[in-house]
Amino acid sequence: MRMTISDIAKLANVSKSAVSIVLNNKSGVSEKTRSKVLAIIEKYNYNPSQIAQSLAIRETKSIGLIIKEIDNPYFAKLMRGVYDECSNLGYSVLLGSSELSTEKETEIIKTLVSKRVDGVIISPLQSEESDFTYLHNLLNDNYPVVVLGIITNYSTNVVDIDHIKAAYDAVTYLINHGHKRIAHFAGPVHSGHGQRRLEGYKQALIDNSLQIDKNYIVPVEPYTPNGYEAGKELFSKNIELPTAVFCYNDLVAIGLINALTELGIDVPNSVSVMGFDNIDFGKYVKIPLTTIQMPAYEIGKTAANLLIKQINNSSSPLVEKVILEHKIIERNSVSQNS
Amino acid sequence: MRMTISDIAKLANVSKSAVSIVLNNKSGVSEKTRSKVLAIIEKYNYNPSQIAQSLAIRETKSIGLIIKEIDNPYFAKLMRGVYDECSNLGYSVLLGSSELSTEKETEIIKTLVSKRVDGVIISPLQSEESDFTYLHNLLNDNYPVVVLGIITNYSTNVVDIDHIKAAYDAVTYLINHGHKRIAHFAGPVHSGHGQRRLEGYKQALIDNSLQIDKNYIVPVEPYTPNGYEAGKELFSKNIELPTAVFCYNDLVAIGLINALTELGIDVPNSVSVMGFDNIDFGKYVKIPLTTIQMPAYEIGKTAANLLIKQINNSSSPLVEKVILEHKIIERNSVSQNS
DNA sequence: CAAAATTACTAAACCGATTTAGTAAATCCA
DNA sequence: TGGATTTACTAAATCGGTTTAGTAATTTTG
Repeated sequence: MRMTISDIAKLANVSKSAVSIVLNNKSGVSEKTRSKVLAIIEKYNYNPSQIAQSLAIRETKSIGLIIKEIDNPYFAKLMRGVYDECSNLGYSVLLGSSELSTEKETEIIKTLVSKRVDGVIISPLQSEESDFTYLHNLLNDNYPVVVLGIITNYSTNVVDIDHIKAAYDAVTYLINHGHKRIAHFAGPVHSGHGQRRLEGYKQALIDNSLQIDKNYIVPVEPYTPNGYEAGKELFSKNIELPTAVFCYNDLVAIGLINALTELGIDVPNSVSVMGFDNIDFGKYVKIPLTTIQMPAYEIGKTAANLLIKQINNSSSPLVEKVILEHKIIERNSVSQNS
Repeated sequence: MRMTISDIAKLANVSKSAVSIVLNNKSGVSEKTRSKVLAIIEKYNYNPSQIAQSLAIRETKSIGLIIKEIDNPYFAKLMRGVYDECSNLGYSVLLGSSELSTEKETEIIKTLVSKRVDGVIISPLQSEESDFTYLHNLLNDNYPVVVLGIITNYSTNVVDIDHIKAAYDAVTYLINHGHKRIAHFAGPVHSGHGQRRLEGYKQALIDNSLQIDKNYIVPVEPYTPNGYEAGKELFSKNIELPTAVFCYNDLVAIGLINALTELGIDVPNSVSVMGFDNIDFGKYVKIPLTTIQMPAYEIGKTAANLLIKQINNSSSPLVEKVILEHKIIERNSVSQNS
């Protein structure tokens, strides 16, 4: 069986307390005993149980990360950000993926809490079913949480960009390129980001005295095939067609471009397409994407940093809201409208 | 403070044992007490500590997953496979990313073991520095492990494809398309997969009586920019140029295609390019990629399933090697050579 | 040099669960 | 009816660490 602290203590002819002291590099033993114990530890390759430790010190040095989808370039980057930061600061990350199910989301949190993670970072679902009871409970328990998005009525730590402003900027960019009929392939209902981006889209139109046309707002699941389908459908309609489309994300934009190309519609000269996220692949796609950069890696990194700061500072539970900068990445999918 | 089993016991006027029995749905208490206890648990939203549980039952219901890079479409898919399966079977996953550093790899394993995961899935680095001591130790401790690749001299569970055969098939496919001068943008040294694919490449040439030309074998880090650089360099050389390139992975292939396009070389008509992995994006790229499909999701899923099977069956530590099928995905980056 | 302070060490309690062994009461059965 | 089982329950030990309180020995200090 695996070595325990008692085994080591016996072998070194000291008490468990002494071994614990050298393990934690505290003072209270002579150099002589310290090295004696260290030698035994080395010799038997003793690796203390973090489980037992955690039970005693009530800390697991693990955090929970709940995203919506693991294989999604945006979340992958974000994950890497939190992983890197956690790694640097000595924390492990327990992975959770809600896969757009509110029940799963709640269940994951329950599991993470039962595993006593020291805190959680969550990219929350925000549909009608979301009652955020779990958040309420976490906050009630004074649990360190950072939310990757804004949930109205809850005072939590936040790391995000200003989606409204970002969408506003994207649409303004299109308007500045002479576009007047601008459609929006909007995010799904369960997405808080989607709602905010839609808001920014509308505001930009209003501020430029452009009509908001319901036909031009089409909600789309945030994947390439859905962008493709929606593109095929919209651009086959017998209505006055848009000259530009602002997409919920790059994945959708790529699907849309594919659809347009198949329909023989030139991108960007007949229709301009704007994405969102700036995933790595946007560069390499048929028509390199003009898009808004979401600093996914930084969001992850910042969130982890903030969370761990809160963990180590649980006395002062002040709430921080970090809004990171977005920017427009100009490539080839948008052109001047004549 | 958070409720403990003792608190619940006191509140329900029973012993801790009784509470434990109802928590674990065992027999030994009357229906009356069971529902009494259940009511208290419900009322106080009691969530038992898996940490304490784990210490007692010596099981954490967590596994460790060690990959090389989190944001890498191949690993992201794979991760999702292991996550899904673990989720279904009631296990959590602790994430580890070695980022191509042997030291990090070893350190991660140490952390995972100290957290007492029930088993680990690893996509191992295989450079000269790798001495696999950690693997040796894990195996010695009779620790359930599944390796995503083949490490010679170690008898471990394996889930992988036959890389030699896959590369052989890819190159044969190029040969069948009339290509005789076929280059290989080979994987990095730290990659076992890379070594095997190179082997398959060579074998295919040999079996078809084609020369192996050292100039045609260029080792490349497995990212798009590296494929691009290597492409620029090779195709600017004053040598007899290849008519086809078999790339270590899709990322490299995409970079290469970009380089070729920039050099004014037509893909696939002047130079054919073959990738490896079949990442989702291969479809949407300028020249849709012809490639070999790595069943990343299935590899992950299978690995998790196998690992958990071994965990629950630790008595019979028989070793399983699962080799999954690959296949050629034909798109537009390869054409007949005239 | 004696009292005070420090150092080196340990026994025992504790963290929050499970499990074993044991007891009293209820039920079975012949 | 009365001994054997079964049922319902609990006290105490245990998992593998940390921490507190205490003791004996050594060092400091005025």
